[in-house]
Amino acid sequence: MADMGGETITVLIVDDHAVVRQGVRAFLETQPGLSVLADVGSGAEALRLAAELVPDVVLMDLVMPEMDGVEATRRLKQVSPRSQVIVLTSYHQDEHIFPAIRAGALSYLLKDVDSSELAGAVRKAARGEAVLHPRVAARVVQELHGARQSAAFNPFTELSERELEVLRLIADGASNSEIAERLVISEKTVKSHVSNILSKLHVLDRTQAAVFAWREGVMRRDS
Amino acid sequence: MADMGGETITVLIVDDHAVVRQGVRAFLETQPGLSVLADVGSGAEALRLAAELVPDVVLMDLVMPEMDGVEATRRLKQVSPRSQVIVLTSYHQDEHIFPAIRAGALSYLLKDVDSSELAGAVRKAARGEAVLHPRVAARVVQELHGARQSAAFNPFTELSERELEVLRLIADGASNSEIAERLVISEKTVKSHVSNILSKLHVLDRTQAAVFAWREGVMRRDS
DNA sequence: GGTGACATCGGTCTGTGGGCGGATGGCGGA
DNA sequence: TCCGCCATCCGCCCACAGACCGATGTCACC
Repeated sequence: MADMGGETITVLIVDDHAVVRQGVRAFLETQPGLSVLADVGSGAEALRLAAELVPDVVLMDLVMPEMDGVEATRRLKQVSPRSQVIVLTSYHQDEHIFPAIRAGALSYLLKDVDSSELAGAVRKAARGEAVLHPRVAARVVQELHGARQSAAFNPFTELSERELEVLRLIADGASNSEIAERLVISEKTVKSHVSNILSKLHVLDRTQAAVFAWREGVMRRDS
Repeated sequence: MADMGGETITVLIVDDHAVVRQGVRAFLETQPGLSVLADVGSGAEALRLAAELVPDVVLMDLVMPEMDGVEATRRLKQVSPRSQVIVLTSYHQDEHIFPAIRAGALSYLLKDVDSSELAGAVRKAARGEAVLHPRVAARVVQELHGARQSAAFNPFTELSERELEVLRLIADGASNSEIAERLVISEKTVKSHVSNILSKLHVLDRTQAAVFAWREGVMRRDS
């Protein structure tokens, strides 16, 4: 919270490869104003330490055995909400980017960033500013593009009228067969719509889609 | 809305058995102040007519071919919210009662009610007052019993602490295996909890449970 | 000491959900 | 005109969800 000016920014490094941890750590320690509290090799350790040390910034790898970075990020934001998470990974596919952001990551860097950028991202993160790797930024913008007014931070992509209709029914607890009955279409078609909705919203199943609809205000308590 | 004093109460009868329809109709027509607009044999017809005629009260059978009464009630309340639905059926099992009430039925009568009670229930319904058959009322009270403060019209039964914990995770979009991981218990145990939650909330699957949690305010948009 | 609610775990089974790979026709913009 | 989005439909397939059966230990309450 109070990292204005001269105060030290504390960092926690999470990566299952020791080489990466040590490399990043060695570099960050040369940076004035940055202090690496610890580097750990698993999400579980990260959670434990984050709860204890409450680092300003967490550098998080995504692909790790046992608990992946997305899950670790989600839970970390629960136990230590004020820690800012920077994803540092080599993947720039949608299936990594969007879940990570939705899990609460602030910034998303690819491992080919040069050192000064990394240090800059850490300092920015401590101030709550996000940094997206250009390639990632491109994807995010592309997703945002085509969305209508997008109050604040809406769905990432626009749903068609029909899809919205299906989403509302999902968010009302309807099964595929019920939706088919109500819309007077085949269940296969419903499944197609549902699949499209899931991928557009970047969620994994209908329950998450329903939650999304409620959280995002598509649904209201009085319907 | 404006059925004070002398105005006529309009009624729609929905039942797949012609005999029942005619019997009920014949009786209601002897009642002063009541006017039967129509009697229909299917949910689909009921929806069409209700949208057109906007009856004050709809007498709804539950068990019907094609669209059952619960589904018909749900959709009827969408197309004609001011119509009050009285369920008139011969079943008093939970699996009929609770879905019907949740679908928007106001009153729930068993077919052994005597005529004067039926007429009374119709008049009460027109004023927005509910009537539950004694046997049904007993079940509902029994369900409500043990519930804590139950602001307004809460869950029908109290969930245990652990179940609430699981419900929150469901309402966050978590799968059984994720829940198991997070709570550090086996997936079998999670399934047990989920099953108990579903039956206590009288819903059919996890998505409906999630919707319930959001609708009922267990979940908030900022978690 | 019994009784019941709760949390934990197990097995088996079935239906549904959802992915993947197609196909069609309509319709509007380049 | 051709292309791409949308809505509709089809089949195959497998993992998950949830029902139903069971069990254990703990704990509070009477």
